[in-house]
Amino acid sequence: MAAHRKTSKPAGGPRKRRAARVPQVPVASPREARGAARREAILAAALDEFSECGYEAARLDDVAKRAGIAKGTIYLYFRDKETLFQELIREMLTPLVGSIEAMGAADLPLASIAGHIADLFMREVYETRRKDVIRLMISEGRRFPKLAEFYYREVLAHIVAAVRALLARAAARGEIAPGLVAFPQLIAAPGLIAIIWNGLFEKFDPLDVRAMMQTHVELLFGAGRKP
Amino acid sequence: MAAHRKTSKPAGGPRKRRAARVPQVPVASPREARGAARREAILAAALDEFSECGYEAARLDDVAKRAGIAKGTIYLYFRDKETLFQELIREMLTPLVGSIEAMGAADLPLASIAGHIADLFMREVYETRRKDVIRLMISEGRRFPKLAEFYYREVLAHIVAAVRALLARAAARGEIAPGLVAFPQLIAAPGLIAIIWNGLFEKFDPLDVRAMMQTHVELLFGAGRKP
Amino acid sequence: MAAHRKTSKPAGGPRKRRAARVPQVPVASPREARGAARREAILAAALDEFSECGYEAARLDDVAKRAGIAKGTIYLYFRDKETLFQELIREMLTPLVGSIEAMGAADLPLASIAGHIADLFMREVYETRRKDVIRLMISEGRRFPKLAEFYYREVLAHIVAAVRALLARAAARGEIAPGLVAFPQLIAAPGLIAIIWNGLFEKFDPLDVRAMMQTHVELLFGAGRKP
Amino acid sequence: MAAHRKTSKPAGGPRKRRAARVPQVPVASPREARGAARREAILAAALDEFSECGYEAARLDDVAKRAGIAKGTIYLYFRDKETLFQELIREMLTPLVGSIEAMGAADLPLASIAGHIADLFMREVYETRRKDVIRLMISEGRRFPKLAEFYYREVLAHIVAAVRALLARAAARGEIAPGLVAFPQLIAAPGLIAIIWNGLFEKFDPLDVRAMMQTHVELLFGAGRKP
DNA sequence: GATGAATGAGGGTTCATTCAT
DNA sequence: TATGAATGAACCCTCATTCAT
Repeated sequence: MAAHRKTSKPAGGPRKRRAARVPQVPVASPREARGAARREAILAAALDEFSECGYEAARLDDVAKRAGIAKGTIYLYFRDKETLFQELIREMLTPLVGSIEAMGAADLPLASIAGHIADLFMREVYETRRKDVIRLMISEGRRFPKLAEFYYREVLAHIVAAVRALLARAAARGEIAPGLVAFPQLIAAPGLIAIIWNGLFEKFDPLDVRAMMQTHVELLFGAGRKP
Repeated sequence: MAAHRKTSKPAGGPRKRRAARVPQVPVASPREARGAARREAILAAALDEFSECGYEAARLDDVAKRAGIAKGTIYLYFRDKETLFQELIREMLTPLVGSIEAMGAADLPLASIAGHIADLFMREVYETRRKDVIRLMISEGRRFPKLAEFYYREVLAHIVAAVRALLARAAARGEIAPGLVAFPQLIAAPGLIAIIWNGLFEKFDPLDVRAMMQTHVELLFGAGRKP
Repeated sequence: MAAHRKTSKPAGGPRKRRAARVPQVPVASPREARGAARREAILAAALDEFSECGYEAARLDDVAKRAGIAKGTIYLYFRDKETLFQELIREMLTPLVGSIEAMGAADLPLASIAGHIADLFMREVYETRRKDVIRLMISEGRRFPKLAEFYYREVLAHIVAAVRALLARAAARGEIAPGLVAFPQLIAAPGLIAIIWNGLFEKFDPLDVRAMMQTHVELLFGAGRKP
Repeated sequence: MAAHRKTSKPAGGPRKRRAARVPQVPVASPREARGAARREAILAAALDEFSECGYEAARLDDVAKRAGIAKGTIYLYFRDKETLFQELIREMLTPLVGSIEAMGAADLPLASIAGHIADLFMREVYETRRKDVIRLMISEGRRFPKLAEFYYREVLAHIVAAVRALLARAAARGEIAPGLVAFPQLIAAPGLIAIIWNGLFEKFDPLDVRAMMQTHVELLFGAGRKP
């Protein structure tokens, strides 16, 4: 999202003053802001390029071209190609965890939030560049064990735990089959399949993801079946 | 001239006496058999290498080393790297279709064959190199549109049609939610997720695939619910 | 954006003061000059290598070594080996046309300019690297039909036309045999034979090219005969 | 010529008898005849291939295909690619010398044999595969100094001597300019130019070789000029 | 002798990375 | 800080040559 403004101009603000050494996060000096914008532009360009070509086939030359900078500039912001790739994935997946965990904490009937989860997936992932990041993770993850481990520990483990807590409570209430608690992956599977299917076969046989997610939710609660 | 018969058959003569150990079906000359074995060795080595490194990062030099042959030999059997890759995928996925279609034709209660389908997936895919081929298809398919199209038309379309027919009959009998008929992908999703998950995270958090498939099947029929 | 002007001109301002040492004609930036010099170095090295080995046997690695650069640098200036070869020939033969055409336009007794033509050949071709380029054209032309066509249309056709015009006027004046007009190749033949002969046999039996050209010219006018 | 029957069958003759060890040249054993035929077939195929592609780009695989034999068979008759090339040129150019020397010995008015010489060139060279051999010699000779030396000593030197003798006598008789004696190359130049020109530019601007040779001969004697 | 599968050195080309400007 | 020319290791593919059959 925010990571995707291609040439985000430094937003008018405090330009003249040398920004008396604000140390941490907010409101950086113009210099730092410029650098941050560059960095974002490179990440955005890298996402485009990696998504289109895959990690190995992606050329840093083209990343630079997409970002409107020179090839050497990339190395001012990232140690090397691999670092660029890994930081790209890390930064785009990390913020997702928060919303999931929040949802996991809610102690409501599952039926009342299942739709929200599906909706969250659609809005925050499927209709977003994050979809491409997940695709990259799936495609290239095996060759970056460090990245896979990071992704598991920092992202997936949290999501799994949150979903599992949710499922456990729902099972306790008799809302779902208790077996499901052991496999939160079954909750997420259709979302991933949607990303993969449309990534490969959308041209021949596009998948209506929203409808499929809807069916999936209904399935989880036995809706539509004969009592 | 005479020196140019490409597949010189052994000229009718003494066939039976030699045939003490006819190996397989189509009566191959020792030369042809050798060639076929080489081809298989290369394909096996290629699958190892491609699985480990991905298409782009795979080095034909290493494929040759794995197959115990010289680099140039690969080119006696495959035009180039891409052809090797594509034929590898084609040949390993094509034979799968038959068993699926057979299963789709059966007019039995879904409950009685769902377990078979899960079992078929485990035995014919997950516990097989085909799992790796599917992983490759998922990872690299986007960059081989021809291959993706082949895979869709020759493999997936058949499977989807078979499963959909099965589901339609089951829905007509009230065995499953009718909405499911529109999305056979939901049937297959857990299998793919299993391949992906264990491919990436088995070391940290291995997934018990068989158990998950069992849970998935139960879920489809609402088993354990409706208390 | 701004980082991408490919040929950023120095923005009109103070031009004269800096121009204390304008090097050549078109006001090259030092960077451009460096690039042009590299290009020339590569072309020179390529001519050496191609002349010595022929097109196929020439190794770009050796071209680079001769030019004192890395192999990859060649590809910054030429798309590939073939392009390097063709541009080499094109650029060395094109400027030749002008002087020939000028000569063709002169309306003087042939006897008075024949010597000039022979002299032009010696100074502008035979005692020059152009001799090697012509040798390359002769040796490799058949396998580069595009190049042969270029050479014919852009170089030879002009030369042939110019010489033919010259011969036609001379024949009209009765200075030469009229049959010669149809075959300007007869004028040029000894020059080419000189290049070929000394290219192959100079070590065993060197040919005195200047003397031969002299004899050739005399022959054309029947000097020394008619006793 | 003789070297060019593609699959010269052993000509009916003495097949049954084991050819009681005829030692030298004529009527070899069927085995030897077969071998000789193979050899010729290879040479013919090699001439085709080398002419079309040049020495380096020629592939022995294609030579074998043209000759209708297996690749390995070539190595039964020739040590390696270079030997094949050199023997090809040697064997096709050697027999030419005889006729030239015979002509050089004749003590006739040059005018009466000049036409013969031109004719000999047309029939024995230009309308023959020998034209291609000469073209190969011109194109590739520089990279085979041994071959160039052989060609010079065994072929050219003889021809040059013969022609020079002819010219010397003609000059003594006042038939030609005496300067010509020093440069027999001037006699041969148009023939070579014809080979080169039509090899490169026949498609755009074909040269009427016979007519040019005729003009050349006339030129040598001042025919057609005003006295 | 004849075959053609197998070899492996070699060369063209690409591209991540560096560094002088 | 930014540039992009330069580098050179790496990799795909070819093809002369060998050798078991």
